[in-house]
Amino acid sequence: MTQPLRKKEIRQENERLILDAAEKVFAEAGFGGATMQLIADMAGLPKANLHYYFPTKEALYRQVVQKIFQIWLQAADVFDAASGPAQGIGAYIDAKMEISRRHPAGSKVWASEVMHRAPVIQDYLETTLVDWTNGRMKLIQHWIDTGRMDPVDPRHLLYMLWATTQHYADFGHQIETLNGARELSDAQWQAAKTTIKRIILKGIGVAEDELPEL
Amino acid sequence: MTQPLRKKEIRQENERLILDAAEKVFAEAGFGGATMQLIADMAGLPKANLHYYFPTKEALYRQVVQKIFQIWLQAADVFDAASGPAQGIGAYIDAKMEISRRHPAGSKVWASEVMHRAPVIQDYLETTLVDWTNGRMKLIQHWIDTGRMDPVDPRHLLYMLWATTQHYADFGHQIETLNGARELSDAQWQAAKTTIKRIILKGIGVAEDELPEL
DNA sequence: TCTCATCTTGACCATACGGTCAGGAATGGG
DNA sequence: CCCATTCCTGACCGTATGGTCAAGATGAGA
Repeated sequence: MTQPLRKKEIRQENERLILDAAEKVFAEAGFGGATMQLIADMAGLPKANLHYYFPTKEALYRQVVQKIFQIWLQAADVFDAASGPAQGIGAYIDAKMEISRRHPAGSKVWASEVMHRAPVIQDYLETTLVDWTNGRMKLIQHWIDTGRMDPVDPRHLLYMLWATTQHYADFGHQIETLNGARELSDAQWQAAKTTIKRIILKGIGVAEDELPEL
Repeated sequence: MTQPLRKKEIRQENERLILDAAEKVFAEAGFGGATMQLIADMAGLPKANLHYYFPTKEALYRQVVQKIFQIWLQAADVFDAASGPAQGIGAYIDAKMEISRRHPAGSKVWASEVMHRAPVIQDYLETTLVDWTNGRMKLIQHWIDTGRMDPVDPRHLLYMLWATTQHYADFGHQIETLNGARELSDAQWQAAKTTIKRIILKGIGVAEDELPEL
């Protein structure tokens, strides 16, 4: 089928296969419901091979969660690069919606991990996430202090952004069921983004003339 | 310890004990991670006794999910009884936030069930939830048509309400971590509700003088 | 008190799962 | 070509889990 691979490429390729399969299986079955056999089948490798690359189920799971956390943090960049609340929050919503669309399994694994009291990434929550959140809260507070948006509680605004965007990944199955068992179309994703941005940006009182085109 | 119970009361009491324990364990460990032994221990009953009242783990899980679904639907009443978007959506947010606060475990079990493609309650999604959603969408559309709020997509507004309110239950652990490992106080819950209502009600353009006191 | 239905539970079973290992195959550097 | 390193995998093991069962305890009704 494919041409032979070099040793280093083999490792890279197999780890990718396994991580991708694991992400899907952990998302669909949860950590407890997932089995190494299922992940192996989905990756197209024998089970023993998984244990060659990842010593334990938990180690594999840990890697999956960390990978998602990185993607998740990366969406913050657009937030900081912005010149004001309209651009910053608008772009952040777009970025997080895109992640929900492209990495729904990852988002579910993250949600599941947090719901189960974060047994694996609690330290990340306490350090990286706390720092990230504090930084963003300060930025929002600055926008408020300079009169560019209403004085809303920055913390709860952030939670609202997370909740609303991640909902489209974590509850994707419910959304598809309510959509007649069909995936959202491009237009429907666009409508979702537009509606969310319109409501939140107007809701926090950004000036009309600052609104980006929706 | 307690006075002897009548036979019928015994059944009622034990089923309640088991369901309460199961809700917590399923929420914290997921369906696959939960064990009948753990539920039995938390309920203070021998494992075999669980199988006397609930034939299988899945049957027990099903009852837990159905119980939550009922509570969840019940919050819709305040929606319908309202005279307009400000009252209706405001009261709905309050009701759903109260559920997130009082039944966080239930909310997590629901979220987990949906994330795993609703193996147990798919029929409810397709019937009851579809009907409920369509009804509420019509009501919102009516408010739009009569000029009482902005023309936003009712479907995505509903998703936004679900996402934002349930986030405080499903991601409660993350929120507590970001709150210095402490539960939200009464005042903080109040701030959350107020912030959410203020942003969404303003965001959908309800008239200032229609806003309920926050 | 006697009898029946309900409730209780320790002991047990079959299965499935995470993980191990030994031995073989493939690759690469010299 | 040699051999050291990496990769591969079928067979196997111990344990934990969902579920069963038979025998006994407890309450209800007559």
